[in-house]
Amino acid sequence: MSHNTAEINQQLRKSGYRVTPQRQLILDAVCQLGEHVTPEAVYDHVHRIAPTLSRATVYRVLHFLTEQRILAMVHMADGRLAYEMAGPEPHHHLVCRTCDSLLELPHSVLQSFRRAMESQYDFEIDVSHVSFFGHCTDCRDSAGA
Amino acid sequence: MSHNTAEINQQLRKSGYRVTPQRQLILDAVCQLGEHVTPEAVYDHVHRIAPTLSRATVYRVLHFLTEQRILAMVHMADGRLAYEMAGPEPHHHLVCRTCDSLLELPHSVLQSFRRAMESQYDFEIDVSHVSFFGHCTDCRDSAGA
DNA sequence: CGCCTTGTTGCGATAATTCGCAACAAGCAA
DNA sequence: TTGCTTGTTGCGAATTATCGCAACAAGGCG
Repeated sequence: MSHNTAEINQQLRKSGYRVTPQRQLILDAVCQLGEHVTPEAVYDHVHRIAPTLSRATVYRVLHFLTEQRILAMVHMADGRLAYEMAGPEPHHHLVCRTCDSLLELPHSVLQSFRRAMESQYDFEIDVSHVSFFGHCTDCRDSAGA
Repeated sequence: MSHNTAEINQQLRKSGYRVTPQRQLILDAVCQLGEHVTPEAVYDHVHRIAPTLSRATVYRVLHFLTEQRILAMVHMADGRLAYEMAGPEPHHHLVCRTCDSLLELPHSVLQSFRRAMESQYDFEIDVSHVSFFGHCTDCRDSAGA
């Protein structure tokens, strides 16, 4: 797996949380399954390895790892949530409401906007992941609107 | 209620959709209940008036009215969806992940960003509503992070 | 006004997500 | 290593959200 397990475990313990096999399993699963991984996909994956691991735990751990900034939450077009590893260099999505496609956006395009929010509103935008909804080239053309 | 019923009905019929009492009831409910109204709140409200109106219809109509740009979808801090009237002048939210508070953002601050996305990616961001997640002044201070 | 066409709704079944609480186990300390 | 302390998990129930299909009704037409 491509994430630094030891470092993450360290970080969790230092914050007073525990490193459990469930958490490691779920983290590995997200890491392996790639981008915008759904809770159900994670469950299918880990359940094969640890049959007693429950759905509730999957949801709880995904939520937990997101709070710890280890995972990032992704809003899909249908309103459901997915997750992915929160890398040091975040990326963002342009989500097409018509064809559900995801267009990746480099982090740089958000930096100035983020700084503006920080100075004007003293609000720190969590840039681990941001989604914008709208319509892509193809769907704008064919929509005829 | 503060929305122009006649105009909205007109718009729907012109697009080939029907104006049903359920849709009017649900629209009125969102309008009355204010900002970031949850589907459950809408259901509770309309179900008292029309006991046979089902949950499925509430969800379907909220989704439908959002597609028609009559309502706007709002992402809450916990990942759930809420709705509100989509006014002619949209506003956006800074959502605090710690205290769940919503800070309103005037539309103007997004305009330049939107234009940039349009020219660089040919992607039209739906600006009826955008949410940014992060941490507000108070929670950043007290977090001690 | 009453008849069609077909978009919508209701209902019950399913799927997706969260909750409550007792049993469990990670990690610290002796 | 053994024993606590208390964060976590599992399970089953409760909620929340979606689906499939037959019955229904909005609105155009004669």
